[in-house]
Amino acid sequence: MSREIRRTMPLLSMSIVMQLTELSARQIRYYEEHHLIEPHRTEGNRRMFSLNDVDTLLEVKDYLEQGMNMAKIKKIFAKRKDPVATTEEQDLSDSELRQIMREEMRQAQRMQKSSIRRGDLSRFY
Amino acid sequence: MSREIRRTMPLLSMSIVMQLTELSARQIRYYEEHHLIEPHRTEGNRRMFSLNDVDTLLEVKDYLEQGMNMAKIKKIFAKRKDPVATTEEQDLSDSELRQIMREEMRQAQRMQKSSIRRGDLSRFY
DNA sequence: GCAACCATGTTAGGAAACCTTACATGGCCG
DNA sequence: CGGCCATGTAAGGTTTCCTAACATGGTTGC
Repeated sequence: MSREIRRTMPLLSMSIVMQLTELSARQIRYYEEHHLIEPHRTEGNRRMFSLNDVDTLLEVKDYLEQGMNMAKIKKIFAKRKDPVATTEEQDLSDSELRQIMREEMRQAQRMQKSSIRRGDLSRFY
Repeated sequence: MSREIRRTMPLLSMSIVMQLTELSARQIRYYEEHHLIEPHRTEGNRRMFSLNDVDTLLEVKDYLEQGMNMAKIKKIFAKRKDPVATTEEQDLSDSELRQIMREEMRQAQRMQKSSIRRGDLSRFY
């Protein structure tokens, strides 16, 4: 039991995640459809997100803003999960890999400053 | 901007707080009525709680389980907020103060282990 | 240049979660 | 015993979220 709230705990409702990520509900559901996140469900079938889900969504948002498409983003996550098992279709080109590494550097930099995207939280105080 | 989610950020819905604290909605609203917490409201008038609110609720729950009544609990919080400004009615007896100090020791002990009450979170994994 | 697809917007209809208000109730204390 | 305190419960209404379906602007491939 860690001192902080577990990052995998499904605590957050749709509306809060929309605010935290500045994504639309449509976008969030679409990314779920593509299995980039898999939020829990309440008994009444409502999505409940964890802090990890929020992180993932912010990362997806970044990749898309950089011009990647869903297929590529999926490959990235697949590769991260299991760097060895690569089928031909899953494989990434050299330039793709370079792009990903560049993005992961930025991601890491961001994580040093905050678990949530910089500058986006003033509306909560 | 701290590394962790701000403890004052209103992130949590009623149902989640009910699970985290094992209090009923009625109880939570009653404690709010007595100004022990003051959750934010969405545009649609729904309560949104912070992690601090959850901590406070757990503390209130403890005090009540120890047999204190709301009046005494209110005094405790008032005193903590401003230890100097005490009117006669606000004042606490010696035995009350001893009871509070005992409870605050327990509280501190608990905080060392977890920000949420020990043993209550297995249902989230 | 057009067809097709991708990511997202929008709308509709329904269900779940939450709101306030009001009344009920069991336990405790003077 | 009477009354109050903390909580339960019910009713009726509103907000938030759900899925499903169709619409659309921007790219991409031919």
